[in-house]
Amino acid sequence: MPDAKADSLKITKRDQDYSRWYLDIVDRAKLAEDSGVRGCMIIRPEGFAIWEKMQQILDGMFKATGHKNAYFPLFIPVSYFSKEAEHVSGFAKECAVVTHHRLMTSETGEIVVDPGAELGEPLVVRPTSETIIWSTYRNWIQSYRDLPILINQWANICRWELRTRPFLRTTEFLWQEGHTAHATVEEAEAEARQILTLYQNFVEDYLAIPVFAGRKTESEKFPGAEHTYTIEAMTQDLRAIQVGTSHNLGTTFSKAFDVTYLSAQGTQEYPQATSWGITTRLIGTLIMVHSDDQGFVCPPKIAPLQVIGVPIYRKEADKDRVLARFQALQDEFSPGSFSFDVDFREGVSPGFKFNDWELKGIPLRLEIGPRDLDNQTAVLVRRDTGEKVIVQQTDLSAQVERLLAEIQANLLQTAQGFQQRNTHFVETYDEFKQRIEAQPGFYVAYFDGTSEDEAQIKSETKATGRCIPFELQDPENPGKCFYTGRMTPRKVIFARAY
RNA sequence: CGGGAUGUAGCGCAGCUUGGUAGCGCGCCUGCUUUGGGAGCAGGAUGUCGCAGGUUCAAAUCCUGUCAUCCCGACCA
Repeated sequence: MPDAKADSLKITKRDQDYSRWYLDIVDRAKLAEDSGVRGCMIIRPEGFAIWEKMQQILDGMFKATGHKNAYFPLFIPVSYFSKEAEHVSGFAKECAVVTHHRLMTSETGEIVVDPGAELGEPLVVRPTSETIIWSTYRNWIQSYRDLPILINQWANICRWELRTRPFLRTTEFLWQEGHTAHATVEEAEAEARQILTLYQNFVEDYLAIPVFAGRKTESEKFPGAEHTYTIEAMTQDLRAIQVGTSHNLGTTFSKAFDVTYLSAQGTQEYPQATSWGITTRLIGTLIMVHSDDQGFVCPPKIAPLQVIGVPIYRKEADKDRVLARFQALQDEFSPGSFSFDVDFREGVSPGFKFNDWELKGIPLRLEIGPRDLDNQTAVLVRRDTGEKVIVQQTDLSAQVERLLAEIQANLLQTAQGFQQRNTHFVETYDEFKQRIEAQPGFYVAYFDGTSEDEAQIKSETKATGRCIPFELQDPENPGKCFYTGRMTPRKVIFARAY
């Protein structure tokens, strides 16, 4: 039935159209036709469950490293932005601004904005919270004893981007943003690096997405930061995507908001700042890294549902005993070990259910039919490889756990292999231009050029410097910059990016 | 915001050139038969043809405007 397949299968890596890269876990938000709101997304329960699981794990990691959650206002007075020149110029072009606080009924009976209810000062819907948080830290920080401040907030963000893509760049998105204040440069730097490592561990261990961790080049730095650190992943269409970021902000914001503390030596000092974030873009990255032609493949550790049971029966008598076995299994599996649900739907064939759950990415399928009951066996089917494993029912729980761990490991390994195969070293700019055109991917090169050089490279190749990866740096062995020809120890990954 | 394309049933699309009562597939509802890899047959319901103007006896179809979506840029997590 090729037609049925093409209709229900909303994701395949063969499709050129980007919009095919998301599952039926989102809806395009259809707001008022002439509202001019673009790039909004409704996340369905299936998709949101993944985000909730990410939140739960990350939040545990933040708490374990001494961070606490707080919440700051959505609306930021526009004057706060103007206090830091670089920061405001970085975000000015993508801000939603609230100017009124009341509606009224016009003479023609339409609901319109009440012109008499104009705000004294326009409010910016936060594109990021550095400004409002540092205006608050001014009151929180007096003494070195008040430091460090280690705050995280789970929030929504609005950035009026010129171009949106489902999950990867939506006008509104969910994220967490950490904002810390420290007494010393060293402490702030350690914090920024610690969080980057935390992100890398989370993304690799739980999402099975390999990343390059490193520093951003000057032109890709966060507006207002001293250094920006990043983790960069590779999607199956060979583009780079930044999935996590951590900034050492230095004293940019403490100076802009006039935050000082009294040191132990009795001097007034500016605290050092960091900020860091991870967003719902991770859901899109997960899809674009792990999907195959059957649909989504969810790594077990992040899957809201890990095992789906599909009862197999033909005759009424078989049905009763098969269903009874599945009901018993729901009690037998210990609650903490793995999540398990049974597809008891009637009127749809097992084959339909197989495809349905594969599309949703459930890591492991458990089938039991009359034959299995007679033999005391069960069939486990892996989502990643499609392999069918027949196991004894007495051994079921242990085998499920074993296979879930194997799937998790295999997904990371597969993605690592893919990333390695598509990461190349180039010596000259001509070689780079020719190769990235023929075969996109990550290209590592010695590079010591300026922001202007990077801009020129981008306009010629569409590729940008993604990061200066820690793991590839080797100061003992400098090489010739592929662009300027000067000797440099610095290696940079160039790629086309989302 | 510049270039290109597209808006018709829940989803995917045809119809537009050459104006004349709104179509197909999937899904949905009912019934029977099916069910270890996307079931079959029979019957049924579902539409301001994106929106607003205009031309016309008559507009999904022609014209103008507008909004949104997708692709390619610039911007960005």
